[in-house]
Amino acid sequence: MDEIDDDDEPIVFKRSKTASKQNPLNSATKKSSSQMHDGQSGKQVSEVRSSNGQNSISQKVKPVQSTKASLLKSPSASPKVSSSSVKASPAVSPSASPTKASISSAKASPVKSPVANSKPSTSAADQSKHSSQQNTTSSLKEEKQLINDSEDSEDDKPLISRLSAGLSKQSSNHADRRPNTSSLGLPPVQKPRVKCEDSDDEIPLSSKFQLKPNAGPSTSKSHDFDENKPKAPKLQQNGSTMKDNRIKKSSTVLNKRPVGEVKSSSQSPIKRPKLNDGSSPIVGKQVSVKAEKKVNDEDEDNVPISQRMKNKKSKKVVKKSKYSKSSKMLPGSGEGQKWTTLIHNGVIFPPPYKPHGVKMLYKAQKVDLTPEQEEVATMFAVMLDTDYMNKPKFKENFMNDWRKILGKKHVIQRLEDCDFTPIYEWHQKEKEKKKQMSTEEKKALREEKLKQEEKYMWAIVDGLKEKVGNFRVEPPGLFRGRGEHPKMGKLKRRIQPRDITINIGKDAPIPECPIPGERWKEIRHDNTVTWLAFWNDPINPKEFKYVFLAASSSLKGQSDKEKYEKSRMLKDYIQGIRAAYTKDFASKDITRRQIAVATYLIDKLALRAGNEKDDDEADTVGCCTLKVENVEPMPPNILKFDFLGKDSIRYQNEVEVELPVFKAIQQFRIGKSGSDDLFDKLDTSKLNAHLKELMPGLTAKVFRTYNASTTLDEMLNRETKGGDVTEKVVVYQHANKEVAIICNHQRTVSKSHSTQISRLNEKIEELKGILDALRTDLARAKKGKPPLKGSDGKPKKNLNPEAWERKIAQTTAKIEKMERDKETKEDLKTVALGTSKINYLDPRITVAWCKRHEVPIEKIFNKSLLAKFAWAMDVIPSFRF
DNA sequence: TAGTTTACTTAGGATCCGCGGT
DNA sequence: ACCGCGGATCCTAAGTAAACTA
Repeated sequence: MDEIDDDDEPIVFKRSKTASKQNPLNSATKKSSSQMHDGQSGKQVSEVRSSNGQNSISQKVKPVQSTKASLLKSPSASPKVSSSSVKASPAVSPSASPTKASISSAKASPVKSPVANSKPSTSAADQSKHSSQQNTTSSLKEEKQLINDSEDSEDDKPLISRLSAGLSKQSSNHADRRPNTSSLGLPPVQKPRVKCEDSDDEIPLSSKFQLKPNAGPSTSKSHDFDENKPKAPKLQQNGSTMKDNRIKKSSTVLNKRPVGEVKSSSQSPIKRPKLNDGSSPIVGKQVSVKAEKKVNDEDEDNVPISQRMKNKKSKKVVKKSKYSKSSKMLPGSGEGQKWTTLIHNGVIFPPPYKPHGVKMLYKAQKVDLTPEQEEVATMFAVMLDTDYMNKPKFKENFMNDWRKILGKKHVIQRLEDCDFTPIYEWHQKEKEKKKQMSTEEKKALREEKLKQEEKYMWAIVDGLKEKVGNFRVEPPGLFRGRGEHPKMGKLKRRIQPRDITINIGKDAPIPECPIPGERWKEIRHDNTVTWLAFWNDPINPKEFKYVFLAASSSLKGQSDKEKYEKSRMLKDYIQGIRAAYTKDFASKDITRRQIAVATYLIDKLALRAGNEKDDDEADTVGCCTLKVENVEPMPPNILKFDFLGKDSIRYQNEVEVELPVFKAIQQFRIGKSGSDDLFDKLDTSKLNAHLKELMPGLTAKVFRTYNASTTLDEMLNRETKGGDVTEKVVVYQHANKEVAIICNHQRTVSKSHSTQISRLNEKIEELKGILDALRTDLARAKKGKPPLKGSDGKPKKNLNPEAWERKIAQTTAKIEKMERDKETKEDLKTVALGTSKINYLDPRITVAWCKRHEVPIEKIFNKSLLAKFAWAMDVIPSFRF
């Protein structure tokens, strides 16, 4: 077979060139290095990861040759990127190509990816790299025009139009929060952060794509929502019209580097337990997916709802059994039982505080502090360059707790008179020192730490070794609440063994308490829960902090799978549910009407349920807790949302809704003040209780998962056309982004964002200058004149017109690529793609799509996602959510 | 309440990339 | 052409806060 052998291959699902290799799902990875954003470089390939062939069940794919061939480059049409890239290689033959890196890595890593099947596709790497180039080009043309427009100006076109053309749903989101910086009065010291606030920032995510409906051509699609799918078309909101320059299709930016490298696999401490090795994760294999056929009952539309439901129900039942089977296969699980045997070593504590002796100043005088006092002062000093310094609440809470430790009569009385600078600087120096350590020293330290922690990293659950998630007890510090949290700045005291309750199998040895002279608070043997340990949260004593298994464990994987199965079940009920709530928009019963409208919003906008919150928590809302002031009706039928959701992320969106909904909202607002609950007859338990009547296990959050996964599945299937791997990855990212926008997953703009953009602009300008010169030279060459001297005064080689044309094409391509990269960067600066990938997108959609389109799964999932989604790797290629 | 899932930020390692030296 | 180097970027993985739900 392949020379290289599976180990190195990427897990591509592609069919291999050789028939022999079938596709194993997992094969090794490699990533192609290709696509970098900058188009120029071709990076070398990277590594590979091995896979074991064990599970390769999957289907084999049919050989596709065409693809491959094409992949290999297609220079002609496209200008190849920069010369530099060239070296990387287009020329390489596929087979040959495993780069050295890959090879070496391969051997290095014995570990195989969990999933793995091996499929060797040798060329994957090559392909990808080629592809990148190629796709660049190809994509270019498509986008090219767009780009031009956008150029730098902001585009006037609504994002929407750009992006989601097709989607009808839209939601938007966006937030603006951006924290940052400034240091409190204290000297900011070295790093002043830059905040970039450009204008764009302010645009809500949602707006980004929402616009589309209107924007453009729009209208045509307006009906979008009518039907059953509620997704709303969004109106635009542009609130800001700023410029966003985003490209419609994202460019390749994302994948720049190959993901899973070998190295990690082999060396990482984490790797899979040997126990399991070989066998695939438990969960995974068992059930394989049912292929789903989707039932559509579209016809039922005319049937009365009640009946429909019934039908569904029955259907569901059937299904359920199916599902259930899958879900609980774990050995031993019975009623609520989560495990049969559980062995672990407890938790590890942070090292005791080491006093540094650096004196802070109080009214310009050095102050002596006890180690305990100094520890807390240091916690604060270290945060001088954070935005918390601008929050009075933070400082007040800190001072209150610190004062308790200082004692009533301490010299230090007022925070305003404190100068923590010496400690801050000491800390910066320590950081610097650490950074300066040689790589070997760092490595030694790491290994040392690893050695100490190793025993805590694993647990043995029902005989299988599983990774533990958070086995390190949280160290003391100042509470960093998000948003305007009333408790920010409070001291989070050190947790002791006597605070910790351990949960472990009855026959397992009780972990010894790591701190001499201390003992655990309690030992339990509760197999109906999955936690290994917990302690009361020092900030909120009524709450707890738990130690669970890692996401890659089969326990978590199983529940993850169940979550997606439940969401898929919603597909069969959704029409009936929509019809039911639509009917209730006009119900005489106010509660019923509120439930209907709330359900509609959750369904259409993917809002969270919205539990009640206490006064000692940040003031954020979800659907059930929306206030009158958060939803403004704008006739004729637009609702303008503006509120702080989870993590105090702002949600802003203007959505066109069905008239009855609009009217109902107006009516719910009557007689209330802005801060009153919009849905006064509702709370999450009532809502969920109602939902549960519609479908077993249905809760508000299921709609989010459903919406997200459905969107991904539809977009992937609608928008994946031919093209090389890189282009396909772009399609994926585009879909991923759409989901992130729907779910309002945001991130703060990085401090260096604006700098990076301007740097890109400079490069682009530079290239444009070169381009002009090339054009001049071309014109001269055509007339038989020699080229002008370069700006540096050196004469250039006399080339024939064709050669100049080629150079022009190359440069143009480079410019276009950079423009696209810039757009994408701008476009994604406030959008977080990761959250939806980790929590909302059924991995089987991704895996099946990768198999169908021969995209190496590593292009989409990094190492930890591969581990987390091990249960989904053997899905059949035809799987549809 | 207790238990579990979802979320964003950050630390730090991995890469990229230009540059001078060999 | 190859290597080492340092700064800029990219990305993963850790950390833990903040939701949701049984």
